[in-house]
Amino acid sequence: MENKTKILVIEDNNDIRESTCEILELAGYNTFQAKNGKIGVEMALTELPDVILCDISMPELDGFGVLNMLSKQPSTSGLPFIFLTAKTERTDMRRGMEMGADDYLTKPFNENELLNAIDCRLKKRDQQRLIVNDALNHMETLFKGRKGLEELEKLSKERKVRSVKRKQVIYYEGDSVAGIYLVVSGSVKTFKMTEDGRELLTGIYGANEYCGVAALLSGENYRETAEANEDTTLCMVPKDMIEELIGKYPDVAANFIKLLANNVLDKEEQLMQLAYHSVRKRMADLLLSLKEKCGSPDLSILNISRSNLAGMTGIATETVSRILGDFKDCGLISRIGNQIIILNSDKLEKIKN
Amino acid sequence: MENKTKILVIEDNNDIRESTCEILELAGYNTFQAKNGKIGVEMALTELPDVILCDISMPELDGFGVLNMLSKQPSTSGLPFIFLTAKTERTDMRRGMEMGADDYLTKPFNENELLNAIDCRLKKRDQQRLIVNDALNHMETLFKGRKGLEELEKLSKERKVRSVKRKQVIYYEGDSVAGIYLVVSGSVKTFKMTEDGRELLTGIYGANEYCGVAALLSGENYRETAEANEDTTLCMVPKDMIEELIGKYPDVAANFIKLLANNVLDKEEQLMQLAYHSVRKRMADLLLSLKEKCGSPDLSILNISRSNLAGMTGIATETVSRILGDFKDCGLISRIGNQIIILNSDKLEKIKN
DNA sequence: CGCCAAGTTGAGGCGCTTCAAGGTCAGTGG
DNA sequence: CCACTGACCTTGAAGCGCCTCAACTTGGCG
Repeated sequence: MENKTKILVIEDNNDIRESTCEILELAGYNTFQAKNGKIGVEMALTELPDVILCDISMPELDGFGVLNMLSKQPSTSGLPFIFLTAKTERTDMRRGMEMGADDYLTKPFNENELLNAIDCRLKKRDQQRLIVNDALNHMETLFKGRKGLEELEKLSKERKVRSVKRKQVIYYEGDSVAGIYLVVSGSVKTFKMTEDGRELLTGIYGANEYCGVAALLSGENYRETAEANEDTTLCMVPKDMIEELIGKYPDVAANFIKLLANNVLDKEEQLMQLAYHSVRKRMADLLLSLKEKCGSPDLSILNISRSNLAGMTGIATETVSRILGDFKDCGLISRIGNQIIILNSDKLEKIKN
Repeated sequence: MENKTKILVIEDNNDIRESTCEILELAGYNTFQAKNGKIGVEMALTELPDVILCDISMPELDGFGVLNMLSKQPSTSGLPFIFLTAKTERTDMRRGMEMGADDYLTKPFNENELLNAIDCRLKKRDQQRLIVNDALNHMETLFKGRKGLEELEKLSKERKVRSVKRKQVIYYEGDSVAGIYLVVSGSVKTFKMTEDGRELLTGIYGANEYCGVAALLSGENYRETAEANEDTTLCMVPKDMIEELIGKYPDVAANFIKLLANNVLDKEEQLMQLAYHSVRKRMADLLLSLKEKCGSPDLSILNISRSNLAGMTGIATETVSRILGDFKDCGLISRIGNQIIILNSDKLEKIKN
């Protein structure tokens, strides 16, 4: 009975709300009713339903407001959210979806439409949970075999999962550090900015990588900005937990030490390249290391913007273009659209300075 | 009786050896005799005397050979070493001193000369021991209050102290890591080399700083070369000990973590500067951070070579010269010999890019 | 003094950035 | 459907910051 799927219906019209709930109860769901936005938000926070259905035009707090408030709370930000509305206008629909709603039902809807939409959302959520679990499993590499560690389970339960859209900022330079972010899907870039607005990428983090580690462990505030490279889901591991784990388990600490030490060595290598290698050589090395990192061994296709390439190497974007053009002429790479395919790694490696 | 000062006399001439020892015994020292170089080395290693007197011209192994072999052993490398010889030629004297001998007595010597020389060496050694102890005390910052930790005492007893001359290499890029080096006095620079021989300084370590930390903790081989900037004494902390301490004490691990994390952030800052700041600005920032690091707050005199400045910023030495000239013309710094005096920190900070 | 290493100064030129203009592609609206 | 817009990439031309090479000066040291 407790683990029946819970659905919260927020709707000011009594008839619609009650009839909707009736359908859902008959279908085997456990329903909660809220007759305005304010109550809806409260119930969402206390009940943590599995799906939320919400009208747009309501007194007190409208649907957009509800979505906005729930997005801000970590515990509710990941919940499947479906708008219900009479307005068929596309602008509203757009606005709703852009704010992070998952679906949109226009009243009047029939029973099937409703149940299908809910079923679809639940499936998606389960799928995402699988991915998150997968990511959490990967965390055990860092926390070395502490499977089922209570802290991790707590994390998993608390669902400190956050989705961010492309270009959205995760944290700004100067912000205080709340924890490290595990990238569940998508990718994140971190960069520093000069006064005149040019940016140097300090890292790109793909699935199952952590960002913000050095800042957290240094005890300082962030000295870089993190931004989603594409639509991305993140899982936040709070600072307290990391510190507790490090204090408790020396081997966890040892993992972090190794991670950081290697990081230092890498940065030093980069420093030397920046100082003394020509732009051509830096570009070649970057392509190779990107291939190493995220490409399949034989066919290596890189999908990365020119400005990111520029930011990683400290080169002007125009120069990146020119050099890639050069490389293409030499038969080292080829391009499909904006993707780069590395054809001849050996020659790339041997590019003179 | 056991803690009488021990003196080893290595000398092939029986008369001289015995008479010398007699004088020393009368003066209250405990003496050991070796009638050739080979025996001398063995006795030095087993007895670990407080001072060694050694003839130069001997059968089997001459005095230079003895000094050379003892210098290679960590346990004996720091022992006060006095040459005894009939040869008054200066070339021999030079050669002996260059190899690291501490003094030189020409036969025949009288009682006073001998006792004074020994007394002087013992005093110097005690002085150095004080400095080393001071340095070891500083290590407790890293090992957070573990005063008198048995490992540290072991270290102190084993006297893994090594003196290196200016320009001498401490370890090469690619060497496997034996431990970290605590700089007791003098200074050490670490750098990476490009194929064409240009070097980028990755660090300068003064008294009471550690070098080689990141390499040790990463578990890899050195990726940089360390060289003495001037005549320097080092204390080596073996890898095993560090690992043991990290494994045993979480707070020690936490110290290393913080050290490394800050290191990463610093390198990232440097990367941004290299990528986007003009040479003038990089130079200005470097001067300021050097002042911060090792200068007194008000009067700040920096004593550093042009080529080191060049290596730290990735600039050509000629350009360093020109820029310092510029700064001088602008009244930002002044120069006495090769020393640099910072006159106007505020203006230096505000140098445009 | 005479040597060598380190620092300075000058002239020339290359490698890269910058500015500017045009091209391409996906998304959007009429 | 096509034109429009904006983000991104490409290409060209111009300029200059910094490196390189080479000659000279300075300073430390036997």
